[in-house]
Amino acid sequence: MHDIRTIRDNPDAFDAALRRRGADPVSAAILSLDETRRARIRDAEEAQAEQNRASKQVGAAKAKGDEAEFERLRAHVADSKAQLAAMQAEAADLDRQLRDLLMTIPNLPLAEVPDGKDDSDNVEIRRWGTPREMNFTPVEHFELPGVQPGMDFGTAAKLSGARFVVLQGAVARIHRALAQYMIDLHVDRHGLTETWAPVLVLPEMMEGTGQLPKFGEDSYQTSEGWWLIPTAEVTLTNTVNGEIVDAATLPRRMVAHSQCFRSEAGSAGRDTAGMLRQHQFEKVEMVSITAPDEGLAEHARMTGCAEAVLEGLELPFRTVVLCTGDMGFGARITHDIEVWLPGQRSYREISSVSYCGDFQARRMNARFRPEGGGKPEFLHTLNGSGLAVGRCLIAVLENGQQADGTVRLPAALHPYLGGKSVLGADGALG
RNA sequence: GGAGACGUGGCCGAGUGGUCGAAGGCGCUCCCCUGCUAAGGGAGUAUACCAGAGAUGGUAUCGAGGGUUCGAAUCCCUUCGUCUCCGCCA
Repeated sequence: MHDIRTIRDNPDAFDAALRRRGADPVSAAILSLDETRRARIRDAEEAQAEQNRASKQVGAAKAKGDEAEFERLRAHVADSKAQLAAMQAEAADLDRQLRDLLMTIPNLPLAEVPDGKDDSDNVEIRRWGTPREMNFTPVEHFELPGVQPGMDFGTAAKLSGARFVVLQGAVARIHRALAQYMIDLHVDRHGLTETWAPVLVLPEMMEGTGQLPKFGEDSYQTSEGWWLIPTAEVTLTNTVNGEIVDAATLPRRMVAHSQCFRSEAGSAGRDTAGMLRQHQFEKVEMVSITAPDEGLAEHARMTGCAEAVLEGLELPFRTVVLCTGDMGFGARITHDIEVWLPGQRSYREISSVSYCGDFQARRMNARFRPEGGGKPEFLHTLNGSGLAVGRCLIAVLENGQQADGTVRLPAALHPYLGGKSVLGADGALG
């Protein structure tokens, strides 16, 4: 959410920044609403102040035992009650309207974010590793002979419908090993705090990180009102919701391995084969809560943490800066990491690392007390996948495939696989 | 799920209808005193919004929401959370 004051101070710059994202200008509507809102608040508060003064006089008369005066004043104040209530209701309604409007406006891109319309305008900033030469035609993960026994879309469809998968045997174990490897890497080498949190959250938490109110159709809500998190960003970031944290505890770096749930509304027909795009998947998610001046450096660090996962797994990748038109709602700048998928002969997104500035913190009312006291300030928040586990499984399987149908597994995973290093064509680890 | 108790400022803890944003203590900040890492004295110490250049003033907030009342931290209702006992359970 944006600070109404920055919009007041420089509405043109605000609209110009929105235009870069392809969004319509809104400052005129906001300022007009803000103006009437403030006028009505002023009216209501003045009326309330008058009412409070009058009430004290009533109390004073009562204390003096002047019953006639007491009764006269009491009746007088009682008369103006309804009018006061109406003024207050109007002010509250305008206040709510402004907040509702502000809650639907996306974050503004940083100056260094490239302008663009869609993912074709993203800018590559780094490339690591070289796709392996294969003297055969690589296949997609679900076509591998060793994978087919352990990746069962038919049974999943029976259980749950389309876009689900059942994993069994070696494939299930590799999937689990990947998550373990990632968590250990982030905890032991990167110093993040391992965290386990609910996957069901209250609607306010989804508002805090920006999934609501605009993108409710992308997630699932239970009949009891809870939302299923589309990413652990929601829970990790909202740990500071409503808090004033001690500056000495910053930066707070967290990592969680969680189930994620996405309705994939609007993705009909996209990536329907294999387990690239599922309604339920696992992700290892990183979140950092920082002071304002640490945010950008933390963004670089977090991107490095995500890249380290792929380097450790010997998977070629490239890192891009998303252009203004491809960025998510809450981001000021986003790095996407795309892993090489030989079966698709293309780089596909496996991580997205975003710096949100104080955008989410304002929605959450999450602040910190500066060192040495002073007024609380809004925190800055960052989130990044580290990484999407299912997609990483795909990448490991496709990049390790060999002519005989077996899959060589990266050394980093061996300790998590009982020392085994190959997925055989028969679906067994060897 | 049933019964009961409780929810006050950074913390502890008073306060059961009026001048209470809220005693007192602790903690913290500043000043004074003090020749030694102590003690003492004084002042200050919530958040948001509105108005104002500022000083400052106004409004709201005693888990949350609603109600009664001229007036509520104090009364009523609802709700959330915590604790205790019982039941159930991965």
